[in-house]
Amino acid sequence: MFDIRHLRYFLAVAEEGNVTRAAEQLGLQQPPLSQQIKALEQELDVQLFRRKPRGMELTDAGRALQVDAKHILGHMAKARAKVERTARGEQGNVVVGFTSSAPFHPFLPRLFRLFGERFPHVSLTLEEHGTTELVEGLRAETIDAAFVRSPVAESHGLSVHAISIEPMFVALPNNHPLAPVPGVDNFPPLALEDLADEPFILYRRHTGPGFYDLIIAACNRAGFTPKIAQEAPRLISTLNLVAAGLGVTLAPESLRSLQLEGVAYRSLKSDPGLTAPLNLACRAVDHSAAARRFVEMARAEARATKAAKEDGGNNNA
Amino acid sequence: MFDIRHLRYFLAVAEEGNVTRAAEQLGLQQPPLSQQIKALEQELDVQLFRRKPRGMELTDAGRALQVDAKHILGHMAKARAKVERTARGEQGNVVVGFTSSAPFHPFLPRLFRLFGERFPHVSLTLEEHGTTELVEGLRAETIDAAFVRSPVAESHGLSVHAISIEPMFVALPNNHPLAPVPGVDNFPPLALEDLADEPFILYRRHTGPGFYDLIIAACNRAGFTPKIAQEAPRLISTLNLVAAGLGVTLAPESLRSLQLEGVAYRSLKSDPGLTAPLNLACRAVDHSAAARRFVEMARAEARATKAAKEDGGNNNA
DNA sequence: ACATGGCATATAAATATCATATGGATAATG
DNA sequence: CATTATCCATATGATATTTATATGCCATGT
Repeated sequence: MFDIRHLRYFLAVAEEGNVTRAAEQLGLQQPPLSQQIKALEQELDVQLFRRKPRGMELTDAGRALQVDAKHILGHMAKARAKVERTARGEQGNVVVGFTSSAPFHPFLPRLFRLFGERFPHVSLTLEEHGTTELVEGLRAETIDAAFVRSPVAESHGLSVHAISIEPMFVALPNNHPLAPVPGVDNFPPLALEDLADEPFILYRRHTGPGFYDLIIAACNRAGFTPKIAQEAPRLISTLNLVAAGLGVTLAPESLRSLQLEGVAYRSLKSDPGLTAPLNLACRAVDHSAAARRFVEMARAEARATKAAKEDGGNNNA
Repeated sequence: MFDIRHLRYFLAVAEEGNVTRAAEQLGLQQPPLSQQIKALEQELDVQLFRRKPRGMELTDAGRALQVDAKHILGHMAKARAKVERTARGEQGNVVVGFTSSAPFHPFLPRLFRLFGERFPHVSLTLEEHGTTELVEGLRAETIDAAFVRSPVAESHGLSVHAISIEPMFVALPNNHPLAPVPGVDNFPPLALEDLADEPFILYRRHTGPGFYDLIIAACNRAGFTPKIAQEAPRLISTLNLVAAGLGVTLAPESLRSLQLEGVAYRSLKSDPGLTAPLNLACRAVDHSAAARRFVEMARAEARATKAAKEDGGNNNA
């Protein structure tokens, strides 16, 4: 097999039409270049040049090779660049998983947009799954990073980064006695114990245990055990069931932006234990450079967002 | 610069996921293969594999390279094949020139068709020029082979192959006294001296001196000097001028197939000196393999045609 | 005729590649 | 828990390939 050097040498001679000048340009002497050209011709068993007293002239076969040789060299240069970009995390693919509630948080679309601008050669693959599947996916390396709402255990080679902590709000059917009257503002925050006798609709525990347990625990702290009317497979489904009048639920702040027919929202008296975290989980080691870039950017953006918010709340810090 | 060998080695390891087995498959020992992989990684300044106790696993950068490496190797194989085909004359381009009268000879379309079937990767470029330009073109290597009607001098590095020798016929205006009456067959061949007083229309001498001189010479042999009424720039134009009643002309047999309004044809008493040769001229040396193939096929086909004709005329030879 | 430009050949040195032998690390097994 | 097996990395000497120097040969142009 002939190699790249042969092609480089060949191209130089083809373009100069002169071994001596080509050798000069390649930084070697004329005899070895003549030899290498001859070796290439023997390897291909084809005459590539006609030797003329004034220099070398391509044969038809040589001209045919010239075209391909250029392409191949170009292709190699491109391959090299691609490899290097990939290694720097500037090219590749990152599989981002998230639970059903995560994409309503404005952080995600913003991050995706920013990442796409900063790393245009990295494609993002988005996958929605339950928390359990997400963690499995991280382990199995089918997912590179996952937005989850529960505090996934850091053990087992996963690391978890806090992105945001949101307060929860209450979602009630429109016609519920505790629902705010439309048009009237400034309803005071509800206390959790006001909901002691209400049927609760919760996100199915086995899909995402974090939320479920969080709410149960908060209710217990508030002095009651909630009555579970129904479990829903996705966080949004709980709101649909609320709309149907089957009960009430608690949901993180960011879900408030979607205005569902028949659902009324009320804030909740703050309970430091009852918050909806948004976390980004990834493998502690073994991630691709592109995935690393993604997580880095997510953390930086989360810090920036948090700083901006604190600054906004406390302007003369 | 890394070369093809590196890529071959890399691909083998990438596909086996195991240096030892890859080495075996490549027909070398494990240590040098390990070394070459390492060398490639250093050259690219990128880690291509993760070393695991069970073997080697591609990194993202490695995966990126794997794709390109396959393409590049495939491209090299294709380039090699193309060069070899070109050298064998099975790929390329042949520039075929011809004078204006040549394409009416059935030999040309037949040859073009046969050649296209036999050498599908060779493209033919057809160019019509005067004989002078054709010869210049052959010299300047802008034309590879040329069909001419005159016996081009073999000297000056050109070789000429006889393709066909056609008798000439007389073209007369429809209303000429010598013109055959339509509907009546079997007009005897005219003798050249019958045309002694007719105005002649001839193919312009400087465009293609062969024909011109041939006719003048034949007339001289027949005992008269023809009266040149007009010269035409192309052989077909002479027939058009005949149609316009400006005179008579002589043309090779194959032109008889085009039936022009106002032109009548009569055969001519055979004169061994007054024939229209169809010749194929090419450079004696220095032709591409594809051009060589073309000329070879033309000569073979000419021989076959001649044999068939002789056989047809003299069936019990 | 002679000088010039340019490729080919010969030989020796430098470099790259390979095989053999061996070390070290991790996972599977008794 | 020690042992074995597997597999990659390193060291070193051998071999092959590539390069440089010196020189020859041929055609061209003056």
